[in-house]
Amino acid sequence: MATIHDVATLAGVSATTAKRAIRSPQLLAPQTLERVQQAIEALHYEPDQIASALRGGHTKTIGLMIGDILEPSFAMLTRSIGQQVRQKGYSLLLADNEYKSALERDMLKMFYGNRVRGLILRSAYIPSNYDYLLRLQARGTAIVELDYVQRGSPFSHVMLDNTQAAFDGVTYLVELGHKRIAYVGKASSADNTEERHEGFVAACKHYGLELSKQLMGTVESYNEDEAYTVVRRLLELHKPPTAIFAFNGTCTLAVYRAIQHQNLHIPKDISLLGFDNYSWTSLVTPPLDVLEQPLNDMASHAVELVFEQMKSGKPLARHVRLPAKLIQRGSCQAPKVA
Amino acid sequence: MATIHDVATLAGVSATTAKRAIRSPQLLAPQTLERVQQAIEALHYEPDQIASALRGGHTKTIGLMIGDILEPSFAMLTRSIGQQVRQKGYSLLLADNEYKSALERDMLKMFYGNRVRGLILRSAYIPSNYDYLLRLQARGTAIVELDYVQRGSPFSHVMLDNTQAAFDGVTYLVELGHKRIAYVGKASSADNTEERHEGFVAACKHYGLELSKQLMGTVESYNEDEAYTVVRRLLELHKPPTAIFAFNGTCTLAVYRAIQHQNLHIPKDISLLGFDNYSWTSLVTPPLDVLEQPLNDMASHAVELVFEQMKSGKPLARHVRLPAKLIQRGSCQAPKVA
DNA sequence: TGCATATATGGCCACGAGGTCATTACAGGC
DNA sequence: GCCTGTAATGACCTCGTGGCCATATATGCA
Repeated sequence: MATIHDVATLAGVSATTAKRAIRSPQLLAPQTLERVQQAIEALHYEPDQIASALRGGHTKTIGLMIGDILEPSFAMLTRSIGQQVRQKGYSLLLADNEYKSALERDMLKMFYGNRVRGLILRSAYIPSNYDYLLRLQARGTAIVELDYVQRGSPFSHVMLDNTQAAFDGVTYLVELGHKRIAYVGKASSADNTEERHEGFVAACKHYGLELSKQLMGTVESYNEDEAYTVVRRLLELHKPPTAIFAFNGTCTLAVYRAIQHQNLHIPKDISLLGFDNYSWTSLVTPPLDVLEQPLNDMASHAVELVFEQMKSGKPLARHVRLPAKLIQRGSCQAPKVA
Repeated sequence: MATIHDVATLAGVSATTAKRAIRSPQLLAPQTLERVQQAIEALHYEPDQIASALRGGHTKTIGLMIGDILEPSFAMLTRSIGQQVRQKGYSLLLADNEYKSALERDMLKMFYGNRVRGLILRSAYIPSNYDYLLRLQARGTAIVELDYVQRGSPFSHVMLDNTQAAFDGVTYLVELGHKRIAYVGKASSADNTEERHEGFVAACKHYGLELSKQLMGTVESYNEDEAYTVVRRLLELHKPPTAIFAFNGTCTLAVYRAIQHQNLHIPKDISLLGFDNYSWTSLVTPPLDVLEQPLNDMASHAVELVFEQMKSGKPLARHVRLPAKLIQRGSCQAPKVA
């Protein structure tokens, strides 16, 4: 663990001179510079980021908080963010909140203790610890929320245009001829904005579709079992839907499984449109139509936004919305005439 | 950004006393302790890990280097390691090497600069930067290799018992009645130990099976396209294999796709046994038989081993081997009589 | 009362890099 | 030969915490 002092001693100069070989080499006499560089080489000197961070007030580290790295979309975001952050010479400190608010707070404390320079949150689904985040921001940490925000979030965010995406999904199904379209996913309520649900409802009204309670496959949380139960109910209706629109990857999987177990055929008996272009969706029979999130773009925007705030030193409240992409593979077709 | 001095000032004591409220409260008079604790509370004081790390010589951070977080097995390991590391009060610094040796070296420098206390590597597939790792170890960093090691690695490692797992896979197929078994995966050579290949070969010899060149679906690297080409060749043989054993998740996918495109039926026409219990393997038709790696156990052992070395201060060279688990779902059956 | 001991608290330095200010040496101009 | 300016180098302080040693007051015991 060579320090700059070791380098200085070996080169026969003072520590200050040795440091200048790194920071402002033009100030040094050529042969001095040479000697110091050789010493750095010989000792494999690597500046201590920790000491530098202490002096400078912050590390060259960006914190990333996600729900669970096992979710493919989180993994994708993590990879993309990690690559870009490292390209800018920063490191990535990773934490899962495991969808628990208390754990999230611990992780935020950890980020705070580690003096991260910026923070990207894909926290979602849980009551956010905004009070803590605001303190972090006041301390100079650049904060960006990604993919999900709570109503009234004071931070910058980068998200899918969920409302539009859901609207487009319904449009796609309507144009194929569907009139009885069900959804499976979370619904909006007074204190909870679920944008995909809002887009779905708006589209149904726009196209004059039936919006009966029966066709609403509302789930409380995005776990597969609950979604599965809800789908079974939908399929056993007297007049079942001709198409199901699943609001995220987990729901899409649950819907697929439920339809299989019911021995129904996609898309002959029922059409399925999902969210999230997970790899399995192209492997199953038939491969599924999905609305894909532009995860790489989202990651890029988030990283840019964090660094912009870091540079300017001021928190921003910029809101970026990106469009989803419809991927057609054949799981949606015109409904059979009843 | 309150420091301990701010706390001390507010509580009307010296900095030393304030620190003792945290580290050795039994030394303080009860009412002094109380006052300091209130000040900590009021100022939301959080110790600066950076300063602490500078003083102590190392951070409370573990580095994790993987190939690509998008690989489900990496994601699984990352989650499991992350949880356990955090439980022990440490944080996780994450880096992908993207299967590039030069990038891996940069990442190692980053870990070094950030003074990580321990390092878990699932570096695999690329020439390892052992010289650099040895320097890190000499500096006091606890190092553990995970899931893959190069011949003669001087570090501790935690791995699947690959040889035995491959042997068991062949045994399973032999007991179903298969005699013409092909593999798809990397092969061993003079300077390259591929344990799964070695186990496969050993088992074939043990059961007196044909070991012709034709049935060896050797690939140079684990990418889907190459594996796909290799499988097509296997299927077009005059006497094609009755079972294919794929040596990792990517190969398993390639084999599945190639068989589908050839309009062959699993398991009626051909049996398929894969490695890695990826989620899609249970979703396809038919769901696949796979050898599952005990990823959570591997993560636990790796974390334990890192912390043991951190505690003892001495590098160990302990080698842990864990068994694979055969998951039967129906993609392997007795071969049809020709 | 005097001295040893325990209790409670504070002063100060080190960790390693970053930056400011100070010092030395040597050149050019008169 | 003296003064000034600049090039080259070094001394020293800072960041916040951790740990060692010192100091001050109270307690116990002969």
